[in-house]
Amino acid sequence: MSKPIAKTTTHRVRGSTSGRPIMVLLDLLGRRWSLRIIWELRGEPLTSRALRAACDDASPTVLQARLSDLREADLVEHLLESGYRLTVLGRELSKEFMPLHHFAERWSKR
Amino acid sequence: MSKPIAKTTTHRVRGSTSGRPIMVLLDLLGRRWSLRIIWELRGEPLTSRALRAACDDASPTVLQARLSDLREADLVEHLLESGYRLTVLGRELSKEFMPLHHFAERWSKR
DNA sequence: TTCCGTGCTACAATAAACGTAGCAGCACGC
DNA sequence: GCGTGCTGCTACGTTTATTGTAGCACGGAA
Repeated sequence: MSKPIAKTTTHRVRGSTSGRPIMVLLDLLGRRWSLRIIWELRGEPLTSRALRAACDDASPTVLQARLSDLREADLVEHLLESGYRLTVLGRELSKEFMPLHHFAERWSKR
Repeated sequence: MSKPIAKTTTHRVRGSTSGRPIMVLLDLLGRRWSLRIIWELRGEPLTSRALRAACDDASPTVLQARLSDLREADLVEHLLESGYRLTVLGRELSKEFMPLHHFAERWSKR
């Protein structure tokens, strides 16, 4: 959000002038609550308020902003009936993150 | 940072009142440039300036702060001879992230 | 109608990140 | 000695992101 600023066809690119997918992704996931939201949505869909509760009562402002980012990135979608959930793509990403849980346990015992 | 604020024995915990390792980890990795730094250090060690260049000339202020966080978390270490590199633990974490690269490619083609 | 729960927004305050500049330390060649 | 260039790192003023609290409009049920 500063710097030369680059764009791709579909995304503003903040932390990267290259627009390389991995950089765009790392930038998106590096925004606060992104990882946490994906983590909390790994199971059942959650309503915005349930998600907020799961996310330690984070401010609805950021949460909405992040949900908006993640929806734009096709990682999260909103269902009228049940709330927010991961898309197929989001679920794929979430699978990559599952081992993080085990790593975190090991890491905390360092 | 705000919120009730919790502490574990070794870490301030920002995004979590629980102190559960996964939450602490997600919080750490959710800070700007954390993921990118780990990504850029996946190969050879880099000097602080080389890392900064690799990270799109991010401000040295944040980079130092993040390096400090990551060093405190035993994910990154500093070598007098060659600069910064991932620790054994950091390298383990980095392995978890490698598939992200392939995911990012798929994701960008959505 | 009233009562909830939903998704979402306003707004002022605080904290994080940015960009630029520059420091001290150390090794080199001269 | 003296400059040159590299290292890690910091100061500081500005901009941006995030926070916390409050509250909106909408829809469904009672």
